[in-house]
Amino acid sequence: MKPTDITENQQSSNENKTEETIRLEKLTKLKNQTKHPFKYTFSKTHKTTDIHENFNTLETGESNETTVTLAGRLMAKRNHGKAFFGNLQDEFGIIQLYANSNKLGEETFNDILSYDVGDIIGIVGNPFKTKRGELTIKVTNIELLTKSLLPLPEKYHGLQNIELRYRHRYIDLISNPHIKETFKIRSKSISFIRNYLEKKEFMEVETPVLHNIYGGANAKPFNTFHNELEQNLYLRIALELHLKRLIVGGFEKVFEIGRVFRNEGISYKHNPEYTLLELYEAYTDYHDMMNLTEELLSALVFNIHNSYKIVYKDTEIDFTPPFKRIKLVEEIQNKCNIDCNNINELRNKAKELNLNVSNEATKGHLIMELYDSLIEPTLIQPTFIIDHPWETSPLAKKHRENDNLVERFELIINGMEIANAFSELNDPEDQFDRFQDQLKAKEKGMEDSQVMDLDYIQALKQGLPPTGGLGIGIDRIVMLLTNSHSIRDVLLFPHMRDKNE
RNA sequence: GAUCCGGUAGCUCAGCUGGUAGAGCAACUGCCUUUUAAGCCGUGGGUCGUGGGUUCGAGCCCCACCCGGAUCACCA
Repeated sequence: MKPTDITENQQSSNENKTEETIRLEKLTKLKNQTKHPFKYTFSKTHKTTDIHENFNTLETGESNETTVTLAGRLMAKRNHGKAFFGNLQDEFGIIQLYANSNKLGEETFNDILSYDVGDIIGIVGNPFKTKRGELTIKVTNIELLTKSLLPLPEKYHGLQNIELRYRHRYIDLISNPHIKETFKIRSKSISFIRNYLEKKEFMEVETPVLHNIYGGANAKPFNTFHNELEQNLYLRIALELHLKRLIVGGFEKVFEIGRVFRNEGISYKHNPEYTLLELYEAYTDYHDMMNLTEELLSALVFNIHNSYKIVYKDTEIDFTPPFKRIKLVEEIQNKCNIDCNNINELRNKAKELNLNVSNEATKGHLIMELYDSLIEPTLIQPTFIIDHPWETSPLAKKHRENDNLVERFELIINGMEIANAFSELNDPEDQFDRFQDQLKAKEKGMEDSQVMDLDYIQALKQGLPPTGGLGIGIDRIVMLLTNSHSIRDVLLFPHMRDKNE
């Protein structure tokens, strides 16, 4: 479209003109005046926060002669005839701007008046404090860096509509700058974890996202297809099996922080794609993993909050190590007063609680059902729940003292599973049998059962040293650290159902 | 998947027992040289989520559907 097309109807009337149309007309005018409305660079000397830090000591009415340049988004305009006040927002904060016609000259002053809330501008000026004591930049020069064509949400309430906040996160970030804090904490947490593990000589690796065979967890995968190879592929549901292949290969400490994809329900704690930390360390077992988890998470919490205690939903959660450790089966026995070796007692208890259990459910499945409904939701403070039934843990090694159990733990906080770890099963024959059991379960309709991975079996035959493995849900940890009550609040772009607009 | 709540101007929200669709902010005219949710005068702006139905008449009542939220279920 030629710019003139837009200006043709330019009249003083605003009938039926949307705000976008009005701004487009301004844009065209600028282009016609060869005032380029989309600049290439701007060099700034200060952030808004620098101004507050460096010049806050000014007396009311006092000026400082230092010339400063800043850039950001114009968030509010207050015109007073020949004077102008505005708010400039950058990534870090807000600073007030002041300009007057005398000092700036009429042309530049009129330029300022023509700017819209939302425009990106660069300014030159010097700091002073107004009569009312607000630190402000007296503008000596100003230029438009990017014209914004769409209005922003209401200045006082910001964008409140949850759906719009998720669908248009960029508006949310502009309009509700405090939510940036959540994502800064997320970034800082991941960075902390990475540094922490590197200090312990873990090596960060990257393994494939596209899998021929999905594995490492009980979950439904997303399917995709490689056109050239004419091959069905899956998006990974876990990092596990490839990382353990690397331990076979001789790396002794590896980790990956990666996105995994699970084709399942969405809830306040489930998003179809989420970020998982998995690490594996040769010559260790799940006890070592428990110590590592405790140490890592408490250090992380302390790093972010300068305390081991955080508040989540009005409840104080205390990450001071050591965390509580509870044996899963013992806990069920105590709580239900039943014999966990007796499948009938388990089944009756499950029925009594109206849990829908299939006829194929084993003792292990029943125990886990009871655990999920009776125990997990009650664990608010960080708690290791340990030694799971073997049937529901096909990649974990049998417990050294009890054949019915595996050496596994989950870390539960606020009723959410945060971490999952085990002494990795490294007996290829046992692993093969477990995969067979999974296949049988799948045939019986347990959709999420794992599939046979013969290459992984081959890797185990080559020899996997005794290894401890750990997975931590990054999103859920960030939920706790930021007091976010939905996983969508810690994802910049949470998955939303398609909406025809 | 079930139940409940919500979807009205760009944004935040009112809208009673069914009777011509409202406010604030934002926008547009004008005034205003230290305001700050600036102020004052005036103006424009609506497919009331979508589609049916009931009714003389529907934002409001009924049905179906779409999107979101909460709770529950699912996620062995």
